[in-house]
Amino acid sequence: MPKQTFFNLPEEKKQTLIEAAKKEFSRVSLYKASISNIIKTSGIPRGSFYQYFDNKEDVFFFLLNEHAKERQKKFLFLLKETDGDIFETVTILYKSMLKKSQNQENRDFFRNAFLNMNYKIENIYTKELDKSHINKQFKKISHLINTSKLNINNDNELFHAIKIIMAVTFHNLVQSYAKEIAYDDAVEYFTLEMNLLKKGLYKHDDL
Amino acid sequence: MPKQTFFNLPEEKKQTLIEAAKKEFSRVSLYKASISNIIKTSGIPRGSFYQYFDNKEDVFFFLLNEHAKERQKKFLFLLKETDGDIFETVTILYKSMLKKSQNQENRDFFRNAFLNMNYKIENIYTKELDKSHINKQFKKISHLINTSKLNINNDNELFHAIKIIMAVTFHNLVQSYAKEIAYDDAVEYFTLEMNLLKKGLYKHDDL
DNA sequence: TATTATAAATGACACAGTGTCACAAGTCAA
DNA sequence: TTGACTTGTGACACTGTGTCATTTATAATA
Repeated sequence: MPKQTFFNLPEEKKQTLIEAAKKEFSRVSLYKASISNIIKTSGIPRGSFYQYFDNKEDVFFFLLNEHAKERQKKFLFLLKETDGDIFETVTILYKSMLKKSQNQENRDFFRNAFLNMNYKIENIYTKELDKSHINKQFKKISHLINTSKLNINNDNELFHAIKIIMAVTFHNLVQSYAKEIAYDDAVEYFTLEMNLLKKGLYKHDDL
Repeated sequence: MPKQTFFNLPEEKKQTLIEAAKKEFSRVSLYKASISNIIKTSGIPRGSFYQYFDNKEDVFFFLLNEHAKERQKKFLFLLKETDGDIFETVTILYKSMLKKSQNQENRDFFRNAFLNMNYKIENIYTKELDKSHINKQFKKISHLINTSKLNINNDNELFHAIKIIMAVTFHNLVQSYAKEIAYDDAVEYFTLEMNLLKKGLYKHDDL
């Protein structure tokens, strides 16, 4: 978190700093972003920067958190709005996020935020399912899959089903590393989620 | 990719370098890892390092790719082994990944690899669903959700259902940023996947 | 208003790490 | 043995970080 001194700053100076930081994080990933650039474009002395923030992560996650807070508020609002329809809520949020990125700077900012490690690693683990590699690799996998048990009508659905399964698997893996979850618990959660995927989240008379 | 000179190296020297790199990337994330440390522990001169690799990312992704290749091979093998049962395949893989991390260095390596940006960002967007915050926030959300349409038996299942939906949403978001997918396409894919989630991936007479 | 205490601003500096380059050392074919 | 090519090496210039002693501003108090 930024220090109190930052929040005490006159609005204008605060805004200048935020703008400069946004610009830098839109230019490159957190990884490559430099404080030197931020203070150069904002014209704020080095020492002052450290009066306000611990380091560049501090600024970055401050900016990101602002977005997250907004989103969270919207999430709760939409849940009420849609009578608790989580699928509709998530869909609206997803679209609004995509819309927001029609603005180039927003787009670059989120892109850099998401892509860093995230994309690179995920890509290595799932690149076989990547649309742009749809070629032999996906076919290699999809031909091996026994679809007789699956509630799937065509190759396209199969493709997305695999994407879902991989996404949930990956997500569980990350969580287990992140939170030092015990092996047995991790397996239990994972199994439960796979079963939910199998049976579906909607009651069948509602489809 | 490492340069040819690296692959030409005598096995022993190559191994020394790999070990030193693994050690460094297990100690800290890619972000904080330093080439200086790698060359210090491996006793290889700075200039030589740059004869073999472009930079630290080059070493890191080389190591990570080795794991990914292995996993990919196992994936295909297991698909055959289980008569194309993707759920069983993924479950076995997931467990083997967890098992592998019982070794401390592996654990630290993957942990650092996964957690960097990935966890931090994902955590911001999903922290309301985080077990450790299961408190008011999750309750706030889950009480808002209309479960009458959902094929869900208790709060625990609801929790995991939400986790799944968020994971798939997040995954789509990342992909859309990563691959510059057109808005309409992104929405189409997303909708398809949400529908798959609703109806379930298994035929119902098979449950 | 003068005095003093407290908070904020500033930029020079020490330090750590990166990537390059000129030169040294090896290898190997003719 | 020579020459052509490949690989090894570490000093060096450069970029960026975080700190700290000092200056400046602010505000409370006598």
